[in-house]
Amino acid sequence: MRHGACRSEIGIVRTEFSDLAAPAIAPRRRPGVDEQNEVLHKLRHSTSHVMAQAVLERFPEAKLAIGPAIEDGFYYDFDLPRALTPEDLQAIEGRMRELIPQGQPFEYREVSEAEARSLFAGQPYKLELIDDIVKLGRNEYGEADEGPPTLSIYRHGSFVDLCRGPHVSNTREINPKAVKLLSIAGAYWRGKEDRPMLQRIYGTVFQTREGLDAHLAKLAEIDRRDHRKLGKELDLYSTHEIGGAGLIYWHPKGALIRETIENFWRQVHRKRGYDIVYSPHIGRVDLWKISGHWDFYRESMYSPIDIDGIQYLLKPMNCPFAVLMYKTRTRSYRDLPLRWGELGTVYRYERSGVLHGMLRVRGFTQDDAHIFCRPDQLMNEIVGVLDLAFFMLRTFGYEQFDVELSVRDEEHKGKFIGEDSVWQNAESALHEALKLRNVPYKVMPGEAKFYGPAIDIKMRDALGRGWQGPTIQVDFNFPERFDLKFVGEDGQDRRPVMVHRTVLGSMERFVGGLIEHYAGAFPVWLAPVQVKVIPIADRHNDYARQVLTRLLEADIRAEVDDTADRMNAKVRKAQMEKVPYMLVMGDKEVEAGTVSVRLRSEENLGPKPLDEFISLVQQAIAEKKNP
RNA sequence: GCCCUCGUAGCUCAGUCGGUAGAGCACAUUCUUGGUAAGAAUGGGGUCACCGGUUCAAAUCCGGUCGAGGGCUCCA
Repeated sequence: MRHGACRSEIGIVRTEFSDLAAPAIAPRRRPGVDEQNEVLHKLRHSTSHVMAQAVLERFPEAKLAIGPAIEDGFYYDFDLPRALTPEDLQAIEGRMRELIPQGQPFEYREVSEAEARSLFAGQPYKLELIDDIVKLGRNEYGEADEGPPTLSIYRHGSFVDLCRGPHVSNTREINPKAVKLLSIAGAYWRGKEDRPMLQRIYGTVFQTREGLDAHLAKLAEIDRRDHRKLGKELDLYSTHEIGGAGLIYWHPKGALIRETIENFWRQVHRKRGYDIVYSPHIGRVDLWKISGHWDFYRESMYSPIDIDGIQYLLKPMNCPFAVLMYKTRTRSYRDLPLRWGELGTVYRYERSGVLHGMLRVRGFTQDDAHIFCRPDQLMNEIVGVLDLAFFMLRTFGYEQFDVELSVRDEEHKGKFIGEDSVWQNAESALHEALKLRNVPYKVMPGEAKFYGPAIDIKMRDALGRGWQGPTIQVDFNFPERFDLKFVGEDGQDRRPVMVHRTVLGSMERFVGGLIEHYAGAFPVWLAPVQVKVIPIADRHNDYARQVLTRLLEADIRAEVDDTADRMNAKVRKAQMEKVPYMLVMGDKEVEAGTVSVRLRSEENLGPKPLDEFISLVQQAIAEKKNP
């Protein structure tokens, strides 16, 4: 008999326990798994058991940890005598295809603690889980469960696992052709760094081969859109070993995209009552001591720089500088709100293993802003930021959002700074703002920052993936620490409220996300090269340059390809550069004074007068649309 | 930071059993002046990431460092 333990379903007590009646329990880090599709969830969970069975056959001494279904698949964690190889993965997958048709029924049974301990005597991780279930009445997430603890096992064939289920009734319900093991990865036992490092096998299964193929096609599409790959191919950015990890070099074309975004950002902010400021990149350590970063954020900050015996820190955040500017004069209630936007470049220490292209870096430019306002203005300010945020994101083609409101936890008030009344005011301001704009949102109790409640917006990209977007944080801490004041109507000093917010997040992460969202085919207004002018033969080069001049005069970003390549090759190159418009010109066009328009979509619009083409492009730019 | 994998020409990659390197693309030159996704020939280009070790001999084996990738943990 072989033993294992699976993660998500262990020993949870329900009175009438059966697979069908079993409540849907989503693993914490990947929510929404089985809410929509319990069938797939059961299938995946069951397949993870079959995988564990195959692993145990290959490594009888394996220690099993947990093996839940997750979004898009499943995994199982093992403690093995040696590192797994891709060959192991193949062999395990092959063995699974043999085990599945054996038609082994899944059998559920509740067991006593003593029986559980003897069944899993050689399985330390399992025993630890039993301990927690029995002694603490907690599941594997450390969450308390209702009712008396119950231990349950699932058996199929030679494999027994400590498990709450649910499972399919028989392995035959799994389609062996729709099973695929995907990758091997390291994972800490229970996700804790001080616990042993286990080997995790990720896999997936669908009801049909077609379902699996569609999923694999999506994975290939994700790969195709990878911003690191496209960033190199499109010559947008680079990183350099000799330059240091996690630092982005923006090449001319990437810089042009960024510049376009930043110009748009400034324009939008000014229209909405923001002023734009700049602040230094370093500041004395004393500043960071007052702000609290020295105590609470030190692990993300770089070592001090000594200047004439005084210690300075590279800034990980822009906010203390905004505060200093606020304090340069006495502020009246009439001056508020002050909205100060800043494209501020910050540097944060990130552990080497988490760095990832443009998405996770050590130096980045936030599209930051700090709003200083009266408590009674807070709601309006939040509404203003929400409107701004959604307007910006929709402009960049994001249409779907998930909004979270992080508030204080009533039971742990001690963790949060500030008066009850101030918190209540702030939290209700955020609720009201979201309601006023009919934004659906999820309340996250206890997830507030220690200095105030926050709204986080995630946007979904073209592939439905979620990206961290705008964040709006109310702050009572800074005004306190820096003793910020404004003079009220009655002449008394009052405490302003501060709002920290970003809309795009950081230029690095946002552009990295945009590359993947658009698969490198940027809408015309963002495309680094908007028009490629393609003369067919050398004798058309002069005409091509005349056309180029006209385009440049019309503020259109254009290039002439006057290389010795054939026209076909020039078209191909422009296609691969994902240039929205190609203008092909030969004898006919020179004669007629026209340009032949080919779109990136491969649509051929045929010859057009140049003026007509220019207004076409200008319109596409103005509307921020694709051709 | 931790586990696993990887680092060969500007890019994408071959390189068997240890015997001091190859292709395609790109680039340069020449020929070709071609109507909507690759015209042809010739040529230049590598301290095989870096440091050290084993060996008569290291791209290849071993150790370390740096960097990258898949994860864990953490975040804009």
